[in-house]
Amino acid sequence: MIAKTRGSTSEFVRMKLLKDIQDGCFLPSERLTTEGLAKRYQVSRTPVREALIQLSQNGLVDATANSGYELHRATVPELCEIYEIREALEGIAVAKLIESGPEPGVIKELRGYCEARRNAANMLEANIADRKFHLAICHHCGSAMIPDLVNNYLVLSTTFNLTPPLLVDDYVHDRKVNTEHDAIVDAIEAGKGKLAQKLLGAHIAFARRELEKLIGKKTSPAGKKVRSYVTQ
Amino acid sequence: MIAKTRGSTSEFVRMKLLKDIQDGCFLPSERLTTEGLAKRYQVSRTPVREALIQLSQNGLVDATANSGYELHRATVPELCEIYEIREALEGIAVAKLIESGPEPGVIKELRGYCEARRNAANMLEANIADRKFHLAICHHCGSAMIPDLVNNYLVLSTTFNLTPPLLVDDYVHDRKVNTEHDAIVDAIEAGKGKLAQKLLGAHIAFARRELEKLIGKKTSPAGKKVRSYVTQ
DNA sequence: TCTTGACAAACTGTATACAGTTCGCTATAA
DNA sequence: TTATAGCGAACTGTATACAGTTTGTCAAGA
Repeated sequence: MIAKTRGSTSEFVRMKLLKDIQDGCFLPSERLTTEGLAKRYQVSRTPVREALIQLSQNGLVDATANSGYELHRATVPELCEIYEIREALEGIAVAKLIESGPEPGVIKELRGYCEARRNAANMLEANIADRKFHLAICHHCGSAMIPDLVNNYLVLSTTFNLTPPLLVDDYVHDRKVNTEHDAIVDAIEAGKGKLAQKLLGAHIAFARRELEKLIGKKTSPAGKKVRSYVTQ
Repeated sequence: MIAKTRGSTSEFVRMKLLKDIQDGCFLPSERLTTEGLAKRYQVSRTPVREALIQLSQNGLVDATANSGYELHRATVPELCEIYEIREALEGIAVAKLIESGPEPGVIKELRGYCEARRNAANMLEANIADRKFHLAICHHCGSAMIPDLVNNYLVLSTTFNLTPPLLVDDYVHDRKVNTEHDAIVDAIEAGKGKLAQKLLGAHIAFARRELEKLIGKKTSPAGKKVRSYVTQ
């Protein structure tokens, strides 16, 4: 293997794969063969397999016995569930953050992400700032488990390709998001736990309801797998 | 390998390992070598490694690079976090369960677990019934993700050995648990979503507060790892 | 007595070989 | 033209060999 300086090969492959997935090198539902990835990263199949097993444990890769692995494509019902769970987890996080009396640096960091999102040149940049905002709240709340969980959900979400109908009203949605982020930071700074929790909850719930509208249903019926909602 | 009829060897090892861990075949913090487990299950090291990687992804096994694996021992702060997250997730679950209009069979199943817990001959049996009760609510709520998450937290919790001080007031605690379970099922049957959510939340929060009392602190300080609270 | 360094055993991590399965293709028959 | 059986390529899953790392032990020196 080439240029492996840090950590194990298995770890190296997992990181590379994660990065490549987020960079859009693979299409959702694309087949990921151990041999192909081994060649791609110049390693043997063993660490590739281990990386795939880890990612499939996180739901990012779908594994079929004796058949292979493919990049997961998040479905609308799945995304709704993710929003539902995030609403609860990030609610806990923001409450804990305020309870612990956040350092000024944290507020500053959050304001920075708000600013970055406002100044984003495109949706990609906006999304990055958005993710950093939500993750920062989790990272500073004092919980060891919540950041990992939420981060995983955010990565999972990226495997759902935004469809044109959603992008249409992005601009309106966009400004709303920025305002809401600002209000959340204000509440955190003021130490208003309940308010922050309510605002953050509503903020995430809004995104979920937009999605639910899209498929014309009130609750996510989980279990039913839908391969694709959009024609490529 | 011997008597492998269903699934892959890797899956077989994972299941066996999980069962053996729950059956107390290994002590928390006990070293789990790939070679030892390979001999134990009559397989090669490869599937053992894969199983260990999966379990370490779930937090049930601690992995150290180039050093090895050991059975995780849940700490009090960790357990507090788990209760906190379970409170939120199971809250969602019970709300969804009621919203979906649960079938009579579900109520019957839950009552069965209440009864089983009441009639349990010892704490082990009581705990099994308890777990089944909480998991059933998750399994029937229509979510695909929540049951897996909660189940994982329940397994993780078992790696914390109950200490004598906790067991002392088991009897009192025990009857309280039974009563609370009954009340939760009543609320579900009556379709009172908010009430059920409140009762279930309080039920889990009580256990968390008991733990917090034990270490004389209000919030879980996450991050700090404590190896053992009890002398063996 | 305590520290330090070298050695050796034990084990992890990776590569590779091989066995077993899946799946698509093609040829044959209805 | 369509259905089906059989074949073969491609890939997964497992075992094993080997390289690399860690860790404990023991002896030498301060």
